[in-house]
Amino acid sequence: MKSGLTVPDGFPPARRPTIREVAETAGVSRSTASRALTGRGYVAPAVRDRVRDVARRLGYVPDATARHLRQQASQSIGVLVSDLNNPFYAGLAAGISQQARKRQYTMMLADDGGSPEVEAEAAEAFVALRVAGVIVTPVSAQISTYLAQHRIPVVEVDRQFSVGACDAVMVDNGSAARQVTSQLLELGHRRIAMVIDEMHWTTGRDRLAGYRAAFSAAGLPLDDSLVVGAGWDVDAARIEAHKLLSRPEPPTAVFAANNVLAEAVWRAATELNLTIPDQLSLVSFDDVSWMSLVQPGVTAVAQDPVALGEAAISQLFERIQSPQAPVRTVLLSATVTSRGSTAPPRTR
Amino acid sequence: MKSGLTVPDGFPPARRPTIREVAETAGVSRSTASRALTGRGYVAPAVRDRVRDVARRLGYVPDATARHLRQQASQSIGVLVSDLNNPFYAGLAAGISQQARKRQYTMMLADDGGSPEVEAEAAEAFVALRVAGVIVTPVSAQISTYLAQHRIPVVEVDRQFSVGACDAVMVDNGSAARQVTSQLLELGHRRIAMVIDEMHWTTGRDRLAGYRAAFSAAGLPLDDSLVVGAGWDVDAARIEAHKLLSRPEPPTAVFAANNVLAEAVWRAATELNLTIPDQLSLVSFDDVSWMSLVQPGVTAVAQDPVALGEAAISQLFERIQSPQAPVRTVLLSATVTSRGSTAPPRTR
DNA sequence: GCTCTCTCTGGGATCGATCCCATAGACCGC
DNA sequence: GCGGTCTATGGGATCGATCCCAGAGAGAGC
Repeated sequence: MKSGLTVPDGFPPARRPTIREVAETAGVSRSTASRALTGRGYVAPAVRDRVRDVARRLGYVPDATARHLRQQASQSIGVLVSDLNNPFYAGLAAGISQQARKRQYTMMLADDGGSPEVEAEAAEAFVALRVAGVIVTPVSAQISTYLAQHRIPVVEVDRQFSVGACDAVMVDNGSAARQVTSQLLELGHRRIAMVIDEMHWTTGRDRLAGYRAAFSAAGLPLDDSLVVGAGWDVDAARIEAHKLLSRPEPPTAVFAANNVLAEAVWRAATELNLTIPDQLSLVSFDDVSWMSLVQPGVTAVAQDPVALGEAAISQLFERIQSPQAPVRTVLLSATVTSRGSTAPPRTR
Repeated sequence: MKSGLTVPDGFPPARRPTIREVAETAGVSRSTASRALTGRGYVAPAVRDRVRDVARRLGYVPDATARHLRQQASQSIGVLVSDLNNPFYAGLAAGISQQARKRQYTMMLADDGGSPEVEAEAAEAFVALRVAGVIVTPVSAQISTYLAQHRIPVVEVDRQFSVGACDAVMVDNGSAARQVTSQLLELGHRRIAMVIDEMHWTTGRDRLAGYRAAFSAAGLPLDDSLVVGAGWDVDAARIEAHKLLSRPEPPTAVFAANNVLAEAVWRAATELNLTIPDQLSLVSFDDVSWMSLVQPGVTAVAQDPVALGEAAISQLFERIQSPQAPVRTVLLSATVTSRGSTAPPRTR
């Protein structure tokens, strides 16, 4: 570890050295060699040093596979996200990866592209590999059930399918959505559109509920035609947004339910030569780097994906340690970062 | 696989079923069960179906660990990148992940944050796990040597440290850099700064060489003070860029050697209220999504990270199949995407 | 001197799947 | 009827590391 990468003195050996070879070279039994290397059980200090020295000289690296098989306990976790090209999921993976490394765990990462079939395949692979636990941004309820049935701890992140059945870590979608919507209402907007990918998962459902709650708290009516389902694809969403903004009675503000949709709305507004915020106010759920690069900056609900990933993995390790503890849902709060994309409405 | 996730009928069993239990339940020996499930060797069709049926009913998932140990051949690859939060590396990982899945391989992913120590740790973990191969964006020459010594196939992506010693997949940094620099020269720019992270790795070295080559091809002198090493951190780079653009004799154009540096320059220009492209032209190596979102768009060398990842993994599998084949360096070409950030220089 | 404890080591079983090899039975040809 | 081929199955060894357990030797206490 600390000594960096040590390699055998001579030429690379034809076969990888095993603990048996280390033991024979050091003149001890495999058992003693194992004790010397792992530090578990009695070994005379001199013997221990000799064995470790031989191991280093031979470039011995213990076979994690064999160890895992014997100990029936793996040192790796499975992580399944929807789209690595989306900075949100990439940040999640980054946070998880870093914490996993600190705990000496390795991370098996898969990207299901939002497909339940791929999700199922990945779940089966995780079971086959006997991972210690799984962190997933689920696209179906099946995966957590399946993994639970195989006694593999699961944490659902970002959205929750198995409420009450497994741990989850999410941001407080409802109150954050309500908060940004209220800000738009306070600025005087009444025709506020919500562009959303789906409305049945906790993310979509809660964000939508927050948006609705803001209206009813203000005692204002809500025009349901302003809630636009735009799917997951940027281009398709851009076309939907284009249609929305070209309506005879267009919205004066748009609340995009995630960063991809915000990008789509931004592009549509550019195509239509709408100036933001004069002709259109825009807010986004999920703050990603381009939002502070464009002019004006985009007001956004900042969820910290790295922190989310870190929370998920610490929840996972708690679950691994105490499998019987009550199921827990962790809610992280999200803060609104106000930038130039929001202003009082003007008649076009 | 195709049937989705099947779970045992009754309650989840106390222990995970092994092939021995499948065999006993089906009334055959482990050998026969193994043959029935893997499809290798003789099995009577009726027996095969019965065994498979039992396996499905019990929710049997073979232990990849045990199989790997016995077969001495793993079905997973290691991937090591520098920074998952950087869309370039995230795209790389996405491309690799997808292709790995298609070939029924799993991906162990680690993020070394640019640190050689973490890189070394990850390499050791990959050796311990006996992965079938490794794809790495190296930060030192050690890792490929080390893995090679342990007879693990390696492909270096994006940059190359072990020239001639292991396979590599890169974009043609030199000619792409030369091409964009020439475009700036043709527009009339003479004071073109290059903002770069480092100059010793193939990426930095070749991009710098391309920039230099464009000047000498045009027979124009180059002011070395315009080559600015700005490191890896966005904020530090932003400060460097700020200094550069505030010089008494500032550049009329900046060539940023990667997307992070382009972001830094963009932010610095915004801070200084420089209008792009009127007061400053900007080009970037590596095209990421924000560059087409800002106004004006940023002219950039588009390298396709997903394609790069795919090329890397197909090279890796070729290497796994024929370990003795001559070492190969694959160069992908990169294309310049011209946007509004480049224009002829004007005196400020 | 004898028992008891403590340190230290090695033998052998074990984890789960695979695979080589032996063998049994069926069937064929001569 | 006998050797030979082909189908089909089970037994046992194997991969590499760990760990339980037996036991040797040393030292202490009486």
